[in-house]
Amino acid sequence: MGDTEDRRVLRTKKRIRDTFAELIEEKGLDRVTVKDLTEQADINRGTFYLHFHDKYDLLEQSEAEILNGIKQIAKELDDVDMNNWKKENGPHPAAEKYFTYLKEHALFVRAVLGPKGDPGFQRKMKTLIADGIKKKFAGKERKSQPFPADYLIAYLVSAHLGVVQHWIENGLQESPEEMAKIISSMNYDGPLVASGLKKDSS
Amino acid sequence: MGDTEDRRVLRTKKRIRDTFAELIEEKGLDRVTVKDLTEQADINRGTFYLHFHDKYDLLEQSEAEILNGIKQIAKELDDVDMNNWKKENGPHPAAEKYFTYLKEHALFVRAVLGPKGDPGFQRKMKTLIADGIKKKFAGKERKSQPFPADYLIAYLVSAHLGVVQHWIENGLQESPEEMAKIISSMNYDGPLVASGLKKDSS
DNA sequence: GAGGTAATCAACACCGTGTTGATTTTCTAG
DNA sequence: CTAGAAAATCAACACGGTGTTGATTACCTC
Repeated sequence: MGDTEDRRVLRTKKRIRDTFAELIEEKGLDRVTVKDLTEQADINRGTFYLHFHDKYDLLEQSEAEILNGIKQIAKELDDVDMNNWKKENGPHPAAEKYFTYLKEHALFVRAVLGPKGDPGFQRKMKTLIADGIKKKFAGKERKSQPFPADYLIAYLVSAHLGVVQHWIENGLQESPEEMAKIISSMNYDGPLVASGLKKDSS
Repeated sequence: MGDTEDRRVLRTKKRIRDTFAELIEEKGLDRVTVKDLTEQADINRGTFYLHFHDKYDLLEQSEAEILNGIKQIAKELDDVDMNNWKKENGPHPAAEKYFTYLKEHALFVRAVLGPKGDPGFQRKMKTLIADGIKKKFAGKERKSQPFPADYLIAYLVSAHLGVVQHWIENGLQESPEEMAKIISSMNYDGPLVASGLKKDSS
């Protein structure tokens, strides 16, 4: 009596989603047709419409699944952060989990985050990342305000996502822990210092 | 004897391009049809095909025009940089010109850089920005190498583009000079210090 | 004002879409 | 293992956007 327990729908949905990611990377999201998709997946075209209203419905559902996964991890991170974690122990508590999750879903993430993907997904990811960053800064005060706070957020969020994109597009070298360190060090010390290009506060 | 001197083609091409930007923002790039476009622009559909092969051809041409404009400015920047400019005079030599140029073409740039735009254009912009940054770092040596240099580039480039996106999407408050200062200070001192959230090297 | 070229208009075959009804295959529950 | 249910297949449909064509009209350059 589970939501979708039938093996058949599980199989076909998975086939559709996997093929979808492949095709997005191959010919670009907007050049992917339902006909393409179902032929490649070796599925009757009518079957597609049994599960999705159209291509964009499929996209939405696939994206939502990933984003919910990330939200879940972010929630765990919050809980741990507030209680028993006080900086400079390891790199981050659930941050490693976050990168591991991305790694697991690299096929789809890579496709929609790539140059032929969906810019709307980038936007959604940024919103998620921004939420996390804002929580970190909640309470902290700015000594001086040379520019609107939005720009700090935009800067950090974009930099974060850009580094993740680079990581995914280059075959996921670097372990999840390394990734967490790379990003947080650049954020904290500044990119030039963290990368060894500039001495600390020169 | 100029390339396309006829007023008629200039007018129609402009109409097409302007309407294109509007429609991208309104319904998203991939939901824009040639039929939509020509109806909205009050142009015969056949006329469209007199100038462009298809929607993607129009997109390519429009993007290339913008990118070439930026390349032009980047070239000027190089020339000035190498000769009579030695840091901490003003914010940047041709940087202001760069932001002014973006402002002039804000309609199209905003559309293709937005959540319903073309992720391929983002990629192209990043490549351009990366070139500029790499030139700045040419010759400089890294004291330590905690991670591959690609990540520094990815970080800076993405942060840069993200801030530009935020600027454009929020109605171009902040003058071009301010923008140049905001970005370079975050890059140089690190985002936290530059925004007043962290003391210099604490 | 004459010649040339761009824009319009109507019509065309083509292809992907989304939906339908009938049929076959496959799974789950008992 | 079987019976009933549900999913997948298949064929067919009208619809809408595509890209192209040939003929006609409007407009610009020289």
